[in-house]
Amino acid sequence: MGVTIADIAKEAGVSISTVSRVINNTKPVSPKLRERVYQVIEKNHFAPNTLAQGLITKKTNIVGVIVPDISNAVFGALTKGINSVCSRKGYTIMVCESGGELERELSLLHILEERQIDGVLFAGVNVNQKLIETMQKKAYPVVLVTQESSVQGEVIDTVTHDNIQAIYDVVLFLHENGHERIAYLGGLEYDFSSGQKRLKGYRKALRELKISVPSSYIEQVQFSFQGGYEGMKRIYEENSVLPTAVVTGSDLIAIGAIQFLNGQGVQVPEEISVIGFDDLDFATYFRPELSTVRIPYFKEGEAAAEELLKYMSGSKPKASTHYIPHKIIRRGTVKVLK
Amino acid sequence: MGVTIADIAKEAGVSISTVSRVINNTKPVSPKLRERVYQVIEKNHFAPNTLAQGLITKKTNIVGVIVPDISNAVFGALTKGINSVCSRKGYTIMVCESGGELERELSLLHILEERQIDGVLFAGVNVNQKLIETMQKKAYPVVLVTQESSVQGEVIDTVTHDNIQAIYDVVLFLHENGHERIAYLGGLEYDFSSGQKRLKGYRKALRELKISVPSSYIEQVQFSFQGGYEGMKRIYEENSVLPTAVVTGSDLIAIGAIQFLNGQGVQVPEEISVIGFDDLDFATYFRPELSTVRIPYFKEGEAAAEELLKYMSGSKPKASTHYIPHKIIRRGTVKVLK
DNA sequence: TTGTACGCGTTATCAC
DNA sequence: GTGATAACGCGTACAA
Repeated sequence: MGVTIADIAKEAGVSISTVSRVINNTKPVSPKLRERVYQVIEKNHFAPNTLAQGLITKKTNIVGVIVPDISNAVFGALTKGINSVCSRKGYTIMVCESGGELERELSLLHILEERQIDGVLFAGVNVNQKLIETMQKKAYPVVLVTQESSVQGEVIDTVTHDNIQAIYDVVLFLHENGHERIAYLGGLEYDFSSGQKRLKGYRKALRELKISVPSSYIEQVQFSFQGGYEGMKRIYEENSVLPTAVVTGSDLIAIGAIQFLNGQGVQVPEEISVIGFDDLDFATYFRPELSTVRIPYFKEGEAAAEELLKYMSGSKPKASTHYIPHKIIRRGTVKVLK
Repeated sequence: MGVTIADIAKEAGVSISTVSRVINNTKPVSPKLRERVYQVIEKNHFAPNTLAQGLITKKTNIVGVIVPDISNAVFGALTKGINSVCSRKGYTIMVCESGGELERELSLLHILEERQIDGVLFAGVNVNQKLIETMQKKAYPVVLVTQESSVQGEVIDTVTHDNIQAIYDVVLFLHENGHERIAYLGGLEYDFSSGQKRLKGYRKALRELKISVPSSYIEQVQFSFQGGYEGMKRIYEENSVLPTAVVTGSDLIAIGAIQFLNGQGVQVPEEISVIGFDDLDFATYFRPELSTVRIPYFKEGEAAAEELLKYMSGSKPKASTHYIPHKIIRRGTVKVLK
C-alpha cells in the first residue's frame, strides 16, 4: 500500500512531472505517454495523496460545517443542502457539532484552521463580538448560515432567513384572520436569531397593530416538544382569558403545545389556533395538519455554500446578509375568526 | 497569515525541533524554553498544519462517514453518536452522502482514500461483493454500521441491530396479544438490511407460528410517510378480509399507514393495530402514541465508532457482527385481542 | 513535450 | 536537553 506518484512514474517509464500532468491535466502530455500512465494508475489503484497536494497548493477542498446539533432536523436539511452543492463542486464537508456552546465553537473554529480547510459554514447560536474577532483572524473565510451575528452592523457574510419579518408576518396573518389575543411561545433568549429575533418580530407586529398583551402571554422555552408542552401549560394556567391564537418558535414547540391543549380538552383550531415555524416534514403528518411558516433550510444550505464558494474563489464580497424568502403555509391549525 | 513552526522557532530563539516537542510534548523540554515557546505560539495564534503532520505520521485523525441520506432522522442520530465518540477522542468526521447508489458509494470510498482518512464508518444500503472487494483493497479499515453485507459469511466488521430478530419479535409480540391476521408493510427489497432482512424476520415468525397469509398482506414500499400511506391503501383495497395488525418497516411508514386508515374511518388500534420501527422522537408526538421497536441509533453510532477506533489502533479484530439490542415499546397503537 | 530539482510544513533520526 | 537535517508525496518553475 501507499503507492506514490514516483512508483507510477518508474513503472510507466516517465518522470513524476508527467504523471502529475496527466493527473491534473495541467499541461499537454503526448497521447501515448498519457495512455501508458493511465494504465499504470489503474493497475495499481493509485490515488493521489491530497495531503501532499494541499501542502503545496494551499487548498484542501474541504469545507467545515459547524452546527449546534447534528441530529436536529433543521440542521439535517441545512447540511444536506450544503453538501449538495459542495460535493457537486468537488468539496467534501467536515461536520462538527458545537452543542451551541461558545467554548466549543471557538475550539472547533481552531481545529478547522489546523486542518487547513478552505472555508467554514457556521451556524452559531449566538455569534458575539468574541466569535467575530476570532473568525476574522482565521486564514479561511466564514459565512454564517441560518443564524445571524448579534453584533451591530453587517460584520460578516450571512445567509439566513428573516426571523423578525417571518414572525411579524405570522402575527399579521393571524390578525387578518380575526385574531386579537395572540400569545407567543418561542425559543430561549440565548439563541439570538431564533430566540431573540423572533420575539422581536412578535413585539413589533403587536406594537404596529396597537395590540397589547399581558406578559403571561409570552413564554420562552427550549426548542422541543417538551418545551412547547410546558410553555403552553404555563400560558394556559396563568391566564384566565386565554389567547385565541399562539405563535410558536418551531413546529416542535407547536406540536407540544397542541398536545397539551388536546389533553385539556381544548380543541385546535376551534378554540385556539396554533401556528408553527420551520415546516418540517412531519408538519403534514398530524391531523389537523400544522399551519406554519416554511423556512427552506435545504435551499438555505445550498445558497450559503454557493456564497462561501464564491467567497473562496477570490471575490471577497463585502459582508452582507442574504435572506432566503419564507412563506406562510395555511393548513389546519389556524381558524378564521370573523 | 500562514505562520509556521519555523517562524515560532526563530522568534523564540530555539530550533524547530524544540517547537515541535512542546507542541506534541513528545520529548522533555526545559521549562524556560517551553514557556517561551508557548508565549510566542499564543501571541501569533499559531496552529500546526495537520496536512504536514499527516504527511509524516500517516495519520489524519479523520474518520469518514458514508450515509445514504444526511437529513434522515435515523442517520442523524447515528452520525451524532459517531461524532460523539470521535470528537471525544480527537477525531473529526467527514460526512458523505451516497443517496444509496452503488456508484456513488464506490466513488466516495475512493475520495476518502485520497484524503488519507484513518477509517470509515459505512452505512451501505446493499453491501455486495463488489463493495466488499473494494473496501478490502483500501488502506483504511471500514466498519459497516446499521446495515449488513449481503455477502455470505462475516466478511467485514459490522455494528448494527438484528433486523430479522426484531421483526420476528414484533410478530410474536402481536401474536401474544391475540393477533393472527398480521400484514407486513416494509421497505424495498433493494435495501438489504432494512428491506430484505425485516421481511425475512416476518416470514420466519409466521412460519414458526404456522400462520399463513395471502400475498396481498405483504407490501414493500419506500421508507416514507407516502410509502406507508400508499402501501396501506393497497393492502386495504386488495383484501376483503383485513388484517388485525400491521407490522411496518419504519415509524414513518407506520404513521403514513395510520393516516390512511384514519382517512377511511378505520380506527387504530380499535380495528387495526399498527406497530412501527426505529422509535424516532416523533413516535410519542401522536395520539395514540406509536407502538414500535426501539433501535438505539445513537448508541449504535457510538459502538460502531468505538469498534472502528479499536480497529484503527492496531488490534485488527476478525470480521464479526455486533448486534445492539432492540426493544419493543408498547404504546397506544397495538390492541390486545382476547 | 518532457525531465530535474526545489519547496510546502511538519516529524523523526541522529548527533551534540 | 537541544539542534541540524532527511524524509513524507506532491506541484511547479526552470531547463532541456
